[in-house]
Amino acid sequence: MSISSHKSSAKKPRAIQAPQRSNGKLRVAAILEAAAAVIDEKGYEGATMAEIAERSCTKIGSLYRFFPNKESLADTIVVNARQNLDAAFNQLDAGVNALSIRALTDHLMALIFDLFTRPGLIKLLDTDRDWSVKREEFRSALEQRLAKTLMTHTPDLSKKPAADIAQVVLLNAKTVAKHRAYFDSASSVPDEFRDMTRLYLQSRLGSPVSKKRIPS
Amino acid sequence: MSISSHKSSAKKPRAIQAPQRSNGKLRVAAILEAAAAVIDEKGYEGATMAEIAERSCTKIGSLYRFFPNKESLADTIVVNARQNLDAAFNQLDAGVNALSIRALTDHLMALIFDLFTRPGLIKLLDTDRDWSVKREEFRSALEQRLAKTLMTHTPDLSKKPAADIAQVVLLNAKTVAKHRAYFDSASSVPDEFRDMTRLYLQSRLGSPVSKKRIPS
Amino acid sequence: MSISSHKSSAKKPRAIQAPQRSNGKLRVAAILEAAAAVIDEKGYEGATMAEIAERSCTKIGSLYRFFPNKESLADTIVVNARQNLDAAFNQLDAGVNALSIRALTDHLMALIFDLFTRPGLIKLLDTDRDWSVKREEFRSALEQRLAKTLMTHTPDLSKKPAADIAQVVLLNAKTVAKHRAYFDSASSVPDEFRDMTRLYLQSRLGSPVSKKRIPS
Amino acid sequence: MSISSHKSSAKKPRAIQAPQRSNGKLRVAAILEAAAAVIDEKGYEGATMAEIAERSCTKIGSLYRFFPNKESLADTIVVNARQNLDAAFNQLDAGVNALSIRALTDHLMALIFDLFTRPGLIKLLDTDRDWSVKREEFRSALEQRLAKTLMTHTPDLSKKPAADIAQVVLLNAKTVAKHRAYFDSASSVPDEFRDMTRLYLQSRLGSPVSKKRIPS
DNA sequence: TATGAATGAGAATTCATTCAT
DNA sequence: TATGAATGAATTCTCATTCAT
Repeated sequence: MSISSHKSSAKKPRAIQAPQRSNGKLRVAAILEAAAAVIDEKGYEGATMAEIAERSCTKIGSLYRFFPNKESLADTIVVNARQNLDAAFNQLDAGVNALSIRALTDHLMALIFDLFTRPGLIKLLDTDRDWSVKREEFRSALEQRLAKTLMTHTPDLSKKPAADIAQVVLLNAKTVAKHRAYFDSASSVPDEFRDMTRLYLQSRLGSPVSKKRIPS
Repeated sequence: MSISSHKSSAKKPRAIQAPQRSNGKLRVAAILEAAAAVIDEKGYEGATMAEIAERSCTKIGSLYRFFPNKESLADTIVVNARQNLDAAFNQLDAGVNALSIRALTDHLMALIFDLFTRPGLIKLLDTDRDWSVKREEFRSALEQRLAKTLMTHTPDLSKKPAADIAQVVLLNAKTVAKHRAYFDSASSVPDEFRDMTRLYLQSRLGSPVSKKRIPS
Repeated sequence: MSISSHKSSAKKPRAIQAPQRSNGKLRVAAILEAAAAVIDEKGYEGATMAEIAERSCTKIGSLYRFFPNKESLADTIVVNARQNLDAAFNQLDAGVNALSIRALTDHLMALIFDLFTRPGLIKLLDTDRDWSVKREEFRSALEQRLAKTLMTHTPDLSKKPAADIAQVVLLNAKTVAKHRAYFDSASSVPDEFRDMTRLYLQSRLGSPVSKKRIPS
Repeated sequence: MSISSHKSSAKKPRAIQAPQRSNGKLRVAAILEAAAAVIDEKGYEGATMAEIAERSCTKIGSLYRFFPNKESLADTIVVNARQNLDAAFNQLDAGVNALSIRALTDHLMALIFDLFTRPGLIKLLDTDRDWSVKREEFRSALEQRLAKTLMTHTPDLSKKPAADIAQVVLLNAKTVAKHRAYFDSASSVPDEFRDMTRLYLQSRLGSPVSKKRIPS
């Protein structure tokens, strides 16, 4: 649970301290949780610092002690999301060679879906702000890591197609994660997406012959 | 405009300005266009009525005579998008039986992509507000219309799977439309999506024979 | 009475309109007057937009319609002060050759004192902010204009000493203007300053022999 | 400090840090120094207790144990400045009778300039707050002390003119001190001020003979 | 005692919307 | 009717000061 020290652009390098007493750590955790929840509900713009403070039972002044501005909250949520990433992928990589494409798909979709499902994350990645940098950093890191796993599974896959495939798989998982709230629980759309992704991966990673692009 | 403007000759050079007396239709169109553009750039929350007024060369007071509030602008944009919908689908339905799944996919993706590509639309559909109603109305209308076309093409498809498939196809097209700005022009990701959608539709709509792997 | 259009550094070029109705013009004048008064009393930092609004019987939103931010108010005050500058100096230049040094001193001190006495101005020039630019612009413009007058009066004065002398005279007038509130009305300190400036100018602009630096 | 620090040897490497157990005097001095520096940079309003604490390696809680509030810091800086005052003037008074006016001027300007040059002082004296009292106390003390020295030097000077002259000399020194940061190092403006003050004192304190123009 | 944390009254600024001329 | 102006609640962020451990 890292706190952004926040250097960035502007004038005041007002040093915000990471929490040092257990009390502070709890507070920070509570704030992040509340922030994620509010952002999930209302999006980044719609989330107000006042509401985040209130939901985490924090006074506004205390909130700003730990997070120097609204953006730093968002940053922290995104950065935290990136931390489990490598561990999860490494674990998957371990046995990835033995996996059928079907199993690979299932594991990947689950893994990425879990990632995107972290509260607040998807809303943040979709935010209309000058976020291109953070968003792109995150997307790119994720894409590269996924591409690596794909190339581990299918060693004769070269870099460019691996990157393309990774993007597609990521977007599929993101789509499901993003709309999960709108699918009723009985909806089979998530399953359809998993199936579709399987078909796609079979076509791209499967036997050499099927790997050819479908001739237009 | 018979001759070049006489700046210094006449009494009131007022007529030089943008056509103040334009009839309502033109004005409304200009406003909607500006609104869509601004929303595309900054999102619904980020778009201000002042900027929309300015870009459409409308005075803020006049803007409110055509659209009583910000939401009515958004409504109109979304509603307008629904109007071409039926015409386009009807046209497609006419010859849909004769289409191969590949051709069907291409037509559908193009049609839906075009729809989502209307300025402002995607941003509006993704807006985090109390929009669930409009968004759902739109999504549902689109899904039902697409499901109908799918059932026209593949008569033995029943309602539930048709709806599911429709959702998947819609989300695919939406994903591509949404991210188009971030794909560099050489990116093959849009093509990958089309291919993936083809594979998916072949699996769901295809006759047993067509479900087989395409022989090289 | 110019309104700064404000381009500067940041993101939003929110176009602030100059007032177009008589009502607006009155409002702007009232705001500037109130701003100058409050700044005179409390300094730039101490002046709040709320108080400026209240004193000018303006609601805060209206204030921001005409002045996009606090700094633009200050800018306008400073810029306005520069406008009368040239006219006043030109008038002085007309007959400057005929003036004795004593008369020259009196005229200059009066002119510059008047300038610095404009409400708010001195406080603004002394403000501790990133104002170096505006302050320096103003100081430099004033110095150059004064140097020109000095060289008109004493043609064999070269550029560098003229600039130095100008700075000294300006600082003298500024000192008197700045402390005027603290001198009781019977204080002879302002007169002493005028006399001192006379002595100084006589030494610098007087007969060639006395123009030499006093040997240390 | 007998030997170089054994980082890795001992049990508690805590002593490496800044001396936490410094006695109060050192701590207070460090705080005052930091406060003066910050105030010099940002002015009284712009200086924050947090930054002062940080720069003096003091925890904010401790800072408040030495200085109960921000104003007490400022007070202390100003009061400290008054302490050397008498000693310095007394020393000057000792031989003041023997001094030429030129020498007197040089000594006075140097002495007062030094005084005003103490970090933070000028900014504090110029602060726009409810400071009139402290400021006036300081100014008045300084003026009276300087007047005394002037009357020691020139016994037939009466009280009122002595006070006026003192004010002028003080303001001159203050002006130079205040703007020293803005004069480039090659600027002759400070010299001009010294010369001007000499001329002024010669005119006010000089014997009839010395009032004559100095022959070249 | 030392110090990290809590507090909350403001401050600047924005913007949808209404209104008066 | 056209439109410049008025409105004010809402929002982000600051900082001196106090407190609990």
